[in-house]
Amino acid sequence: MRPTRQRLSLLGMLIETAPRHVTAEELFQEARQAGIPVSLATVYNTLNQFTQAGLMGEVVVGSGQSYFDTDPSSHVHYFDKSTGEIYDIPRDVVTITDLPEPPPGKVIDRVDVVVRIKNVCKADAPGD
Amino acid sequence: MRPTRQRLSLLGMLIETAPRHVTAEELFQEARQAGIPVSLATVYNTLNQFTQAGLMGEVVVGSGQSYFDTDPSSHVHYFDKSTGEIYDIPRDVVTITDLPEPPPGKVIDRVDVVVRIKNVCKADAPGD
DNA sequence: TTACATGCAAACTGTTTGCAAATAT
DNA sequence: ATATTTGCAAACAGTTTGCATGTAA
Repeated sequence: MRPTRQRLSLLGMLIETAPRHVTAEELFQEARQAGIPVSLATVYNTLNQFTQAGLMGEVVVGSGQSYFDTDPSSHVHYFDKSTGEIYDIPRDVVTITDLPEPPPGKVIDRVDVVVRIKNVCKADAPGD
Repeated sequence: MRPTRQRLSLLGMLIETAPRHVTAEELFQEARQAGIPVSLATVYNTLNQFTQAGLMGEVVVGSGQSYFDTDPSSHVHYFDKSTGEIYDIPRDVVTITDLPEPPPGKVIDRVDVVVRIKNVCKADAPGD
């Protein structure tokens, strides 16, 4: 992986703003505003490469867009669908115990935990 | 919500095969094969309506496609990315404790837990 | 100089939507 | 009769890809 202009710039932006959760589109917009010439495709490529290299994590909150996390370590997230925002939940506040054995031939890769939050007092329809 | 031919048929198929996790595309194919005249759009609409009505759950495992669960109650899933399969993990095997308070004005909607599994012995690259 | 990275636009996937025809009450 | 539902195709969002151009080693 070569230290190209774009990759270095994006990495710099991410480090400066860490810890955070960012979408490709968001990072793309910020880069453009910062005068960094980069294409959306390259932002996608770069984020994927960083993630694959273990520099970032991926937070899955729904079908739709992907969120990338500057903190690749295992931790739990709040996700507010109404705002699209993701927050970290301090480590070791949440405890998960007694995970069962995975099926034969399989190992646990990682455990994703997302705490979905919503505004209080909404008429709480099941699908809300 | 009217008990139309399509909705009744799809509900029947889901009940017969429950418990299971199904994508819209899968259910659509099965319905066609079973001779039920239904369109993909209607399958999507119907699954969304059932979910919204609390009859089904939605399992989020990645940006991409949505899985619908005939069991709407809160439980934990295994997800095997290599096969795209989702399994239930028996209730009360996994225990989550000490969830923190949500931000002011927010309440916890639900907690999604996905245990990602993969094949053993793969050269374990971080992004694997 | 040579392999890799970038940018653009087009392809692609899964999902939703607009509207006319069909259907349930 | 009338409001809802269906089906189709087109729209749509987010993401990936093919290929010519540019760039790092």
